[in-house]
Amino acid sequence: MLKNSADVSKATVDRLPLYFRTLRQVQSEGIEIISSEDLGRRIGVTPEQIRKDLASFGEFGKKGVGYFVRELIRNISEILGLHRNWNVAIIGVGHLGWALANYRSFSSIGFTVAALFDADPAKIDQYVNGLVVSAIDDLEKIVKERDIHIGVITVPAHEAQDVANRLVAAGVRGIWNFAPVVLKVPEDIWLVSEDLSVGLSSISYYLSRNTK
Amino acid sequence: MLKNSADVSKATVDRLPLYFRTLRQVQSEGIEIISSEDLGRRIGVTPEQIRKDLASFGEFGKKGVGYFVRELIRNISEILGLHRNWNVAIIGVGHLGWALANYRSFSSIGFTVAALFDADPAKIDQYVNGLVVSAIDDLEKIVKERDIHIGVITVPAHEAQDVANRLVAAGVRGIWNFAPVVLKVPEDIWLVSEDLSVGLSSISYYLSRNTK
DNA sequence: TAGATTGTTAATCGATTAACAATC
DNA sequence: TAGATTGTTAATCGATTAACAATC
Repeated sequence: MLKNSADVSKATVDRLPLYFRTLRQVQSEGIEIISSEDLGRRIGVTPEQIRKDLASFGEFGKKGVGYFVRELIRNISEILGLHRNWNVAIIGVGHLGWALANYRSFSSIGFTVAALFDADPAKIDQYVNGLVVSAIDDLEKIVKERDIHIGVITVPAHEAQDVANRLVAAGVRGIWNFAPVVLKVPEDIWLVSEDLSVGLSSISYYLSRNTK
Repeated sequence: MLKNSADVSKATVDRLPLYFRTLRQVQSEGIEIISSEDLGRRIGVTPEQIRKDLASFGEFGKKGVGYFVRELIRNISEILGLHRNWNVAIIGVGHLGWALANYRSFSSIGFTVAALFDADPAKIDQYVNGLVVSAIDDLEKIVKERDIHIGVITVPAHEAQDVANRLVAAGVRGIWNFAPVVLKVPEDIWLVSEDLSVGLSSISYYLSRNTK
């Protein structure tokens, strides 16, 4: 039985996918039980951090023993909602959208790319990774038909807010935004923005100072 | 004169690229002066946060007036080290590496993609966005020849650590990692890992709970 | 049993928010 | 000058780390 998640910190939730991925690696090495100490060493996180994060959701370990890898994977998978299927649509089949449409790791954690959209007539009706590109004019219709839960925005910055509005109106509940712009969405829509310029700029910042 | 950066928090540094980008947008709208209040509204950050972040580096505003947009852009650009050129190499010209090689925003903030590497003979000597793909065997030689500062890792997970080791040995000082694996690098190398599964998994987490 | 390791409570650390004096 | 808005200090909030009792 999982605890309620009401008071779980965002930082904790963001570490779970890392635990999940690492545990699958551990499992593939044939390891069946692992301590927070060993898992922490692999990830570069303190064992206390791991124990505290996991304890937010329940008691998954065995005192004096450690965590059963298979069991912990199943539990984290359930916490993250990765045990079920999510249908995602990618809007904007440019370089990045195209790369994401071909991204293998999606399916391995339960995401199905179920629709692709673009405004460019040259791209519409083309196939990408076995899936046809639809006209963005059909967005509302297709999002409903294919029961899309999550929209991935990879259009240019100036089009992103409009696309977000349409996705919300069509019934999408989560948005993963790659356009370099701050989107405004209703309270009940979950928005995650990936800002690639942050990573690169922060490297530049630290290199400029020549010290970690 | 900029303050020393020794005690500036990572959270602050990570917000600077967002301020920078938004200020350029503001500038393109013809606005010359902006208050922390107005800037904060655009970004979705409190005005106090902005003032405190900027104050870590100096006094850039004018009391009772606000911030001169052009001046603030120049200052943030200098803080982030974006006033100079950085040469980056992309290792792994798969879907994602290819998309990044075509990413326009890089050059707009002072990054030059100066080398591409792949292990696949079919890709070597091909041109991507006007740049030839080199054999990964030549990595050390080319990194030195072209004065590469930053390596972008877009190879499969199981090859990433090896690539990181070679980049470090070749003299790269920063690494931007997209492979889903925790890399170990020396203390003096600045490493930023983009973990795409985190964003998507966290959406899944919150949608599963149906509440923000 | 003794050693190991979890889960949890308390202490510390760091980041955000609030308040306000300084000053344009 | 009066109103506006910064920069900074103090208060609050949240997250991490340390310590340790519980227990396998």
